[in-house]
Amino acid sequence: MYQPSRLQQDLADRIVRLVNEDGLQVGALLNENSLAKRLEVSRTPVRGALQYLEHQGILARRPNRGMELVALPEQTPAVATTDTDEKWLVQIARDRRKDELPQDFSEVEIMRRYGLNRPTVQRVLSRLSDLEMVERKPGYGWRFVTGFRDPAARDESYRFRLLIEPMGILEPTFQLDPQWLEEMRRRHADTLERPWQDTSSIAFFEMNAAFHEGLAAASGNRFIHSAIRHQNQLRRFSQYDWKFGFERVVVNCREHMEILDYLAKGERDVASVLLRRHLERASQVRSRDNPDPG
Amino acid sequence: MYQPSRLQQDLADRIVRLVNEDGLQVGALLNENSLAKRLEVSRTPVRGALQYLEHQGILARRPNRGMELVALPEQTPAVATTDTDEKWLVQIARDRRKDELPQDFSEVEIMRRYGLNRPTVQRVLSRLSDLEMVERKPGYGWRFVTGFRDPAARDESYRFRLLIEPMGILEPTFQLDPQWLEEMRRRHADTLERPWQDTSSIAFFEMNAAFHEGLAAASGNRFIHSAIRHQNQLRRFSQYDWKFGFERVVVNCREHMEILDYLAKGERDVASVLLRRHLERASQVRSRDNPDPG
DNA sequence: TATTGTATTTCATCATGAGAGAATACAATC
DNA sequence: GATTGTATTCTCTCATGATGAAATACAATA
Repeated sequence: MYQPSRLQQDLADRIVRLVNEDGLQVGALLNENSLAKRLEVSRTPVRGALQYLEHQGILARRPNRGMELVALPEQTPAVATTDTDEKWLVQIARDRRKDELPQDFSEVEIMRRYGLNRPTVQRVLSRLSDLEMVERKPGYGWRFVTGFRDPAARDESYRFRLLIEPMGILEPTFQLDPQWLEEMRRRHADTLERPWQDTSSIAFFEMNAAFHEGLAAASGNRFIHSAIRHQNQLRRFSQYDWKFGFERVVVNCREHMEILDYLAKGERDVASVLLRRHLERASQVRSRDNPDPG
Repeated sequence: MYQPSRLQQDLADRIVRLVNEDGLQVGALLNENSLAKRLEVSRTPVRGALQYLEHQGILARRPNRGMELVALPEQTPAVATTDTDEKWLVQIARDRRKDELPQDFSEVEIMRRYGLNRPTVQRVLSRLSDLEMVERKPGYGWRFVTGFRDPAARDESYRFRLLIEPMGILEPTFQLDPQWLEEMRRRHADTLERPWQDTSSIAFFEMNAAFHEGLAAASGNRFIHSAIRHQNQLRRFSQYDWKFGFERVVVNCREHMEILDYLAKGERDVASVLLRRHLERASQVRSRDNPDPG
C-alpha cells in the first residue's frame, strides 16, 4: 500500500487545518506554491501530502490545474505526538523505575533490548541526558543518575514550580490568548462530564501539562515557558502509568477552571494566588493511588 | 610522541589531585585496582594514565609491584573545559551574531565551513537546539531561532533569574559549603588586585558564572541549579567576546563579596535581598562596552 | 592472596556508501 | 504569467565495517 513519509503526513494534517481555518468549500482549488510557502517547505513534500489526501477521497486531481476539494475533511483530533523517540524515552524511564534496567548500561544493551538502531539510541540517550536522567560514565557506558526517581526530586520539582508559575502570571508581559482559554475550559469541562476510566490517565496528564504550559507561555517570558516544558517532560515519565481516582480529577479540574475564570476577568493577582495554592495542595497529595496530580 | 587518550589525561589529572588530597609522600606505591575503583573506570585507562605520569617523571615503574611516587606533582590549575564540542558552540553562536552565518543552513554547510565531521556537527546542533538557539526546519535543514539574540531575550533572562536566584537562597534546604565560600572570596579578591586586561573577560565571566551557579547549587534544589547552569551556558555565548570596563568589574566583585559576607554570617535574608538588587542593577547596565555583567 | 602483567572481548566512534525523500530548476500547460 | 508537471541535485538517515580504546578475564609474580 501507498505510504507517505512522516513529513507528508504532518503536512496533510496541517493542510486540513488550514482548509478549515480558511473556510474553504467543496470545489476550491488548492495551490501548491502558496501551501509550500505557508508550510515552510518545498513543493515536493506538499505534493506528497496532497496525494495522500487524494487517497483519502478528500481531494481530486484536476490535471494541470491542481487539486480540488471534493469533501470537507474533519479535523483530526488533538495531534498525537509525531515524535517516535518520545515513546522510547517513556518506555526506558518506566523500565528503569520497575528495576528492569540496571543502573549501569551500554548503548548496545539498549539496542538489543528494544530492537533499536544505533542513531536512535544515541538520540534517545542524548535527550535523557539533557533531562539529567542518565549520564555518561567516564569510560564507556552510561548510568542512570542516582536519585532521579527518589521522592526528594518530586519535592524539589514542586518547590521549583512554586517559584516560577505563580510569578509568571504576574509578569508585565503576561498575555493570554482568549482562544486558548476557551479551548482549555472546554477540555476541562469534557473531562468532568465524560465517564472516567483508569485508562484516561494519559489524556488527563496531557491536559494538565497543557494547562500549566499554556500559562507559562502566556507569561511572555521564553525561559519561564521553557522551564515548565522541561518540568512537564520530566513528570510525563513518572506519571503516564499512574492511576488517578476520579475524586482527585474533579478537584483538579475545578481548581484549574477557577483559575481560568479569574484570568478571564483579568484578575491576575487572584489567579496567581490560586495557582500557588493549587500547587501546594497538589504537592501534598501523596497516597499511593494518587501520587502526583497537579 | 606518546599521546594518551582524553580519558587518560583526565584520569591523570584526577590522580594527581587524589595524591595531593591523600597527602602521599615520595616513595608511596599507587594501587591500580583501588584507583580504578575510586575513579569509576576499569584498570586499563588507569594504567594509561599512570604511564602518562611516568613519562612526566612523577612516577616510576616497579616491575610487578606498581608505580612509585618519585616526585610530588603540582596541582594543575583550574581544569580547562575538557569538552571540545563546547568550543564550536561558542564559535557558531559568535559567527551568527556577526551575521557570518545565514539564518537558514544545512548540516553540510557547517561541516564544510568548520571542517567538522558529521557526528560532531550533529552533536553540536543537537546541543544548540536544546538551548533553543537553533531548530530543525520541517523538511531538510536547520534555522536559527528568530530572536535568540534580540534584546528582549536578555530582559527575559534577567527576569527569570530574578524569580529564581534570590529565592534559592531562602530555600529550607539551602546549605553552603564553607570551602566553596572561601574559594570564591579568594577568586574575587584576586580579580580586584590583579592588573585588569581586556583579555580577562572570559576569566571574569567564568568567575561570575561560578558564583551564581554555586549559590544555585547550594539551594539544595536540583532544578534551580539546573536552570541557572542553563542560563550561564546561554550567557556564555553572548559574553565571551565582550569587553568590560574595570569600574564595572570592581562594582560587580564588591557586590558579590558583600553577598558572600552575609551568607558567611548566616544572614540569608539579607543576602537574598542584596542578590535581587545586584541582578536588578546588572540588568540595567547596558552601555555598549559593558553590555551585560551580572 | 592480593596485585600487576597480558590477552581477549566488548564498546563506541568514525568513514563510507546506498537509498529515501526534500529542494530546486526547468519544461509544459492552462 | 502563473501554476502544475517532470527531472535533477542535494540532504539526511541508516547500515556496514574498520579502528582505537575501555572492560574483562586469566596468568604470573610478589
